[in-house]
Amino acid sequence: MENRGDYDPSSPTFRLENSPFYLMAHADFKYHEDMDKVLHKHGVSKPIYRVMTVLREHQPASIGAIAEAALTKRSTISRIIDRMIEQGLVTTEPNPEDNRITEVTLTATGQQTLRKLTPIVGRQFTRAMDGVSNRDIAHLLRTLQKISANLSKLPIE
Amino acid sequence: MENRGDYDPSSPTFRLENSPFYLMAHADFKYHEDMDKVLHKHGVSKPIYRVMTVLREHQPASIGAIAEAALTKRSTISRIIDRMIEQGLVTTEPNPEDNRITEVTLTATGQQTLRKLTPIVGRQFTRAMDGVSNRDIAHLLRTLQKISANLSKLPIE
DNA sequence: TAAGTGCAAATACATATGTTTTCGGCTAAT
DNA sequence: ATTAGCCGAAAACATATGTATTTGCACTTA
Repeated sequence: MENRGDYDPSSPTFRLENSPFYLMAHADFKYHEDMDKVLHKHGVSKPIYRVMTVLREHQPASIGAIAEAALTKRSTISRIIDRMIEQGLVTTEPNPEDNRITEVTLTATGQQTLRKLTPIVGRQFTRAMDGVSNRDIAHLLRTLQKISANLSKLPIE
Repeated sequence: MENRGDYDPSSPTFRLENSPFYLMAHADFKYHEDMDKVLHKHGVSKPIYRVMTVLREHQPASIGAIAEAALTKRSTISRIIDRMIEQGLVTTEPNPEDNRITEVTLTATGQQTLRKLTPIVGRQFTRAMDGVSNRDIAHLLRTLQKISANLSKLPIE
């Protein structure tokens, strides 16, 4: 196997600044840090926005499916959906084929809110990627997808 | 400015699977998901481990400095340090130059625990990077650092 | 040197998340 | 048909994080 040098956290010369996972957390943190402030002005929290982006892609979706896509526990999503119902962003109805399943759908208001937020998020993305070429982004995606795939296999011990 | 195509979250053809930030969150989530389970067997939670890695690099460190490096609020770090003191992982003492500042240092036990955990984390890293070349990792680091730097400039609105 | 200002940390308070348990509905085996 | 077991969601419970406030110290400056 290849020697990982300074990248490996078990290397004696390891530094956080050279750690891919630390940098991912850092970039993600900064990305959301000031975006959250803006979203809050529109009454939307980070987890609510996440749920909305998941729903934009696949609708309706069950609580469990949303939880998985949003990297969050079911109980948490269940409560977030409650708040979203109160805000009129989504509606729920039992799946006709299986009454245990709760299907969630964006309302017209929800879709409108999402459309309003989209350009804001777009600007943040543009800002983040300043000076990063599309080739670099494509490369980044491939690497991240590879890492995710690796980590979806059997765990360590 | 360059057209970002599907990468931009404001693009109509945007998909979460092609979103750098979603993939970062996903990779980070998976990376910590099963590692946390292992760490817990050694009585170490994710935030505690994070603090330890920060301290390994720069010791002693103030509460505020740790909070910043660990991407967490001061109050949270303050309480995490309390728990770490109870577990005998760190000690604290006021900074002799400025009594307001609390300096945190790893104890022998803390360093020993860290040494015990290091190979475990190393295996997880190796597992994550399977099939990813050192050149790819270097490229990943550069891109992530660039993104972080961009996001550290003035915010959106 | 005394008062005001600002900062670091800790505390009290509110909120959010995760873990466990409960409830109801589906499915398959007898 | 009945029952045992499984699964999704929600509720109860415990824990952790963030926000706002307080406390104590240090620096400034009048």
